[in-house]
Amino acid sequence: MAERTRVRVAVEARRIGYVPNETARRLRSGRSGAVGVVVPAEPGRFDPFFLGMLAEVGPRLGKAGLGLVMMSGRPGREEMQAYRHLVEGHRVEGVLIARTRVIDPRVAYLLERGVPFVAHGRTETRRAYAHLDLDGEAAFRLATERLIGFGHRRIGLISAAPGYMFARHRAAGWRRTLEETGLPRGPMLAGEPDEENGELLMRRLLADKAPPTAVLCATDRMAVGAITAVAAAGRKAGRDVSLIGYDNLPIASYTDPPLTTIDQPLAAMAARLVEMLTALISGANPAQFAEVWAPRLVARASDGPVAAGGVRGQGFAVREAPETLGRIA
Amino acid sequence: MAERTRVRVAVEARRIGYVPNETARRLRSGRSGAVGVVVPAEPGRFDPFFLGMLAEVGPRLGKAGLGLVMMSGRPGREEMQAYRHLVEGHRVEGVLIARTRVIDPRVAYLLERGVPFVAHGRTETRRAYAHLDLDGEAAFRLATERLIGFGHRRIGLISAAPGYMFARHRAAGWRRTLEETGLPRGPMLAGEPDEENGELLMRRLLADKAPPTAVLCATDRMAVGAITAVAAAGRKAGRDVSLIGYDNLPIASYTDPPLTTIDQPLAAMAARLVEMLTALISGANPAQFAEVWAPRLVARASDGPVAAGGVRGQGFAVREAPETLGRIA
DNA sequence: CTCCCCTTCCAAAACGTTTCGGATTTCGTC
DNA sequence: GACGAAATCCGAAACGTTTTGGAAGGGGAG
Repeated sequence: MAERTRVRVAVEARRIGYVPNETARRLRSGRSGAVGVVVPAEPGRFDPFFLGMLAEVGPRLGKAGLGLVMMSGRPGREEMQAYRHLVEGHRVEGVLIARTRVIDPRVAYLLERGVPFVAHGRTETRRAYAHLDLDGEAAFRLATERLIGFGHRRIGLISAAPGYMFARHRAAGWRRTLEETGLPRGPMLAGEPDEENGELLMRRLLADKAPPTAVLCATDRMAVGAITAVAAAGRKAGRDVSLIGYDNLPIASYTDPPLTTIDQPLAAMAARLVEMLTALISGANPAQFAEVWAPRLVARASDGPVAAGGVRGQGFAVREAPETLGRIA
Repeated sequence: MAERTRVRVAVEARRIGYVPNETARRLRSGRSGAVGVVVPAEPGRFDPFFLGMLAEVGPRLGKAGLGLVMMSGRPGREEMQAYRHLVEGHRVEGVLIARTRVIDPRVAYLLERGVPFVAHGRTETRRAYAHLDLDGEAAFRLATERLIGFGHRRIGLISAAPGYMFARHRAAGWRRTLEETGLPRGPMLAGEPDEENGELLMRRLLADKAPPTAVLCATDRMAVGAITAVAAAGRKAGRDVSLIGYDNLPIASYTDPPLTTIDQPLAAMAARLVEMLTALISGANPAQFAEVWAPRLVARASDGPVAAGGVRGQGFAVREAPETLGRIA
């Protein structure tokens, strides 16, 4: 087109205040200009990690000219309905999923429909799917090694529900490091990853005859609850019991003591997820996007050397939780 | 239409897997089927309260058949551009705003364009606009009276930036209650409402020759920081210094000590905001939606009677912060 | 049996873009 | 000055709904 005409049109457009109608251009071009996400919970029970991710992803999508359509639904039928609503109604061009599960029906569905999607976290499937994850196993290896280095010999785990892939990876890091070091596997309990369960499960671990001197928590939220439980028992986290979390939520700097944890570089991950998703929407092959990032441990004050007069070197019975562990391992 | 035909069509539609194209129906009906929100911050600096609100609102909009388009932009030019993008591109049928400011250009703009919108929080304008707010003044009256009842006579305030309407209301509740009780106005400092500033400002209050025995914090995030500052000073919140927050974030139950705070009934507020917004989109008059809800104080353990051997009854100089106070009052 | 009214159904227009093909203009060359 | 090719422009079709007006069909009353 001639530059002169282009300018002439642009000027006139601006004069009469013309703004293209997004809906019409979407109809014609066949693109909805939006990306969907289904929050896997009913309203009220929201997860700060998930939300933080959304808060990072949303604006970045905006810059790429894509909206973010948010729905919610409890895992299961409700959740799948939401996805069907989004993709079969052509409401979205791509989908973002997080908190992946070992067997994830969302991945199966999206793969089958051929919808571009990107997962934060991994899942078990033979087919290629775009994903980005922090290496949870390496992370909890790091954490376990650190605790062993502090002299801990009885290291427990507060894990998330075993259906979550992240719970499995993190538990594996803990378990394998103990095995390879020849240390007995400490006690392990699991539950939905929130503060309440963190407190509850820590309470149960502390009630044991020979409680662990250190405990890994699958998420910072659980660690926050665990700190509360330790305080309620009249002890002090970091001094009497070592605690390490995972996520590095903003709150982790403000617990008492500040929480040693695994950093999730939310901003960088969100940026990369958006990059992947836009590429997929433009037709890229999902198989080329499979990233597992190396973890970084943020040392604060919730862990440290075994307390003097502690259980170091003393014999003790290992408390197992085989019913849960079986499903995880 | 004949029932028989209706069924026949429905059956065939289902057989061939027909799903209406949302975009086409939007073009024809002239409605975008979405509501917009602009997060007033760059990515990375997100506010758990704002996000919690979004998490509650999003799914509820979904149930009303409306999507939620999220953008971001720092308050000022960037933010206004985002709003213009949303409304002038017909991307949204309504807008949600939160964290209202005393003079709020968003309200002015939306009012002028005649876009349906609902505000969480109030602002200063002559024109009617739909809003829903918790009564921050009443809330901090409640909190201040409670502290006075505990015997505190020197009550400080850690406030948010005075441009925020909520900061103004909360400060007014504190100030007026003290005035009406005949107590001197305690020290006050203000900053962006996050943990970091809570800690910083509390540190400054504690460094005073005669520090306050109780401090109101404009938000729970600030209170979390304040608790940390108190602990860092070798004292204990609830025993040596009383602290009260505002928001009742999930974390408030898990601080040490658990935080006494003002509850924001997020779920109920979100539900009502969505009701209002859908009504406005259907043509309702904004003037009829002006709600200020009565606050509820949640008593936990971060406040209590003045410590024995404390400052009760002793004379002291009042530490003012007139440069900030002036702008708030 | 015919006429009329009411129900039911169908076809066409419209929403505001993008895309595509043909028409027109421009320019260079002979 | 005329021709051809290329550049530029313009008009029409299409995206998949909703809406609307009129056609077709059915039933009741005269």
